[in-house]
Amino acid sequence: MRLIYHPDQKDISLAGVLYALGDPVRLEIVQRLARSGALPCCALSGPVAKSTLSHHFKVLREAGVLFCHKEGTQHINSLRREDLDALFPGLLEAVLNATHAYGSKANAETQLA
Amino acid sequence: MRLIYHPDQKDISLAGVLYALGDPVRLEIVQRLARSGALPCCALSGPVAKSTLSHHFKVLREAGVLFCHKEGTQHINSLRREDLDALFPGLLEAVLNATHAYGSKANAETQLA
DNA sequence: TTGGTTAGTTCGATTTTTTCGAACAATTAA
DNA sequence: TTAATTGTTCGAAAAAATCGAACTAACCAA
Repeated sequence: MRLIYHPDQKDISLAGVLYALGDPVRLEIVQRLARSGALPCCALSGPVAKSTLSHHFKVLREAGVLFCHKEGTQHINSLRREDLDALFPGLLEAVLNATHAYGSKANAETQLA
Repeated sequence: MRLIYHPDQKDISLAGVLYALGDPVRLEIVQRLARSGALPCCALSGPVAKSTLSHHFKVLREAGVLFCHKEGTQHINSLRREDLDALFPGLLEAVLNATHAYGSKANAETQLA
């Protein structure tokens, strides 16, 4: 992969962001990123194959939810908080509060390690 | 269809709600319901087939986003605001504010009439 | 340089989901 | 009854998700 695509803020759509968040694995990725600030893909493992996890990060990135840059052999991901807050005020906060409150009863089959 | 399934509040998941909202047609249905209070499916028409629209309402209903009851030949739909606000405070508000602010540049191909 | 390790993407096949139009069912009204 | 309206269900076609295997890129160590 030569260059990593990120949409401009103006090209981020609400439906696209909600779609990206509307998957248990991707939602957990976002929750983790919110807590950790930044993470490489390899910090997560779980019930999904490596290629599927890579796909999930791509969906989140192309929807404008996260930013990704290379650092050595890793791809470091972080939330695009400022862009998301500017476009959809309160959305990310509501999602993260909810995931935090209900994270403990998340479906075990979607749990990432 | 004999009885119309609606999940209990406790069975509504954040990922499920976000998934349901993460489609342009369904997002617009929710936006309309928020403005109108209640609507039958037939109040909407657009680029999607009747059966597809029916499917979208089913997805929203089974995710816990809307409530549906029969009235004569129509199915009247309304948002489950109280349940959603109780489970995910601020989420619906953020989504509706965002859709309102950016509705004017929604993709024309997803526009419902 | 060579070889090995780690991190992640791409590819092809399989499975799942979405979409459509046609047919069907339920209710109302003439 | 017949027709009209509203919406669901069905089967097929199109689109998207998932997986494992193969691949690329960067790094490290001998």
